[in-house]
Amino acid sequence: MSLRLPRRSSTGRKDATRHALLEAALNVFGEKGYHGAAVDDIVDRAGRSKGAAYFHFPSKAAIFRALVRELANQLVNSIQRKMDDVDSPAERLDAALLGLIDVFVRHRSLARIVLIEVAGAGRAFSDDLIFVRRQFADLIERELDRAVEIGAIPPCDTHLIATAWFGALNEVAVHWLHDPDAGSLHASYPSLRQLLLQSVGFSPAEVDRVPLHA
Amino acid sequence: MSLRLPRRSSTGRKDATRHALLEAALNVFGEKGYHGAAVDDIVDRAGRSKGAAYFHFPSKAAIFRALVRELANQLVNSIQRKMDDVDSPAERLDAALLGLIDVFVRHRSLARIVLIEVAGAGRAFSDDLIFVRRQFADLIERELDRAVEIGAIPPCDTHLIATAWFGALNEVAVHWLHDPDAGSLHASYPSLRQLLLQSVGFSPAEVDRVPLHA
DNA sequence: AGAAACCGACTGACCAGTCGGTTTGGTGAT
DNA sequence: ATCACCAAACCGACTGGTCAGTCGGTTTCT
Repeated sequence: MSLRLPRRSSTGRKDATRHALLEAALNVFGEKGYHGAAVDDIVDRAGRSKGAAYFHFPSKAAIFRALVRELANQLVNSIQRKMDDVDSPAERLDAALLGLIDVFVRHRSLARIVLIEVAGAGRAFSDDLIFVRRQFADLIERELDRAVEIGAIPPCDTHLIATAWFGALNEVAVHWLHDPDAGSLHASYPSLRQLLLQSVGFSPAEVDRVPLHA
Repeated sequence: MSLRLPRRSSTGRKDATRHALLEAALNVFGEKGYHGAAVDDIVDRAGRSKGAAYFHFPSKAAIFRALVRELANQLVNSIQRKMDDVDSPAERLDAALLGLIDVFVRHRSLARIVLIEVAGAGRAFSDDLIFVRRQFADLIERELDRAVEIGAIPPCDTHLIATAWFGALNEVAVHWLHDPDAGSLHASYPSLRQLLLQSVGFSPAEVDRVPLHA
């Protein structure tokens, strides 16, 4: 149902509890937001006790932080794997974009947390906010650099562009999160893809190629 | 110092207090975030009393909402005015972009509230979130539609693109808000401009034109 | 036995919102 | 010009509810 949060050893009671807590946190934070969620909510949903929560994590903030970091790593790895299945820069960027959209659609709570809650939880979390966003942006930046290197696109400020790309996807996703009926995320993909690829000067031939996965 | 929040009549004691409260709210919410700010903080900063605050607004949420709406309207009007000074679509979009960047740089609290806090304040505010973002996106969308109409750019999904554009700017601004020393917002503008204009297929001649205001 | 893991009632701090009381400014009667 | 009066505007101590974090005690594993 939800992304596999890492379960360190397969049998330990300790890890099972930690995992249950994080999974509950994912849902509760996703539904009620960081401030709207009480530690008791998470604990109840996990079928554990407050004592257990504070045995594993020093604070509510630490639960949130751990969750965000693990979600981000998990997500980035999964996207990276999808990118490595193909070779041309345009296809790899495609894979990243589609992969992100896929995961968001399937795991709405995750999307809410990664895209909205981290930003809104407060300044105390701004390092985490930047950490997450950079993870994604770096993924894109590396690909753009590669595309520049092999001459698929002209040289440009790939760092800024990667940031802007993520922002564009983020904004579209935020609107979709607010009103899922307004239009599926997947439906926006072709326009978004065209917009982004064109923005860095991919050749029209590459841009026009119909994506395989749609 | 701060944007002029509307002061309805020039002399009324009532309006002066309302204005003082909103101005204080702008700073306090901008610094501590919605949840981190106590009504007492706002009241203290405004040099007023809690009674006055609850005489003017029914709740803390209402203060926030009123502030967000007024900031958004103020901002959109100011941008619109700047756009109307020029004529060609590319220039008008330029003016919008630069205007937004200008205001954000000058009024960091405003930027934090409009770009981050509204999103993070919780689901209760998601209507306000969408309201604000749509205001900006509509501004851009109208211009894009105009550009399509006169044949400056090919037909495209202007609604989606406007959303994506705002997201791109938003993301760059969020990083800048987190670490202002990392690079000024104005410095990012040329790359961003090029990226966005190119993304919708403006002719290279239009894209390459060096902006007047830089 | 001893330690690691877990339980859940309790506490203390915080804070949105209330309310009885006070000040201020306007209006009109004298 | 003075005063009486009223309502709008304002004050700030207080209340009630919420919730993060604690801690003495229990269970489970080795």
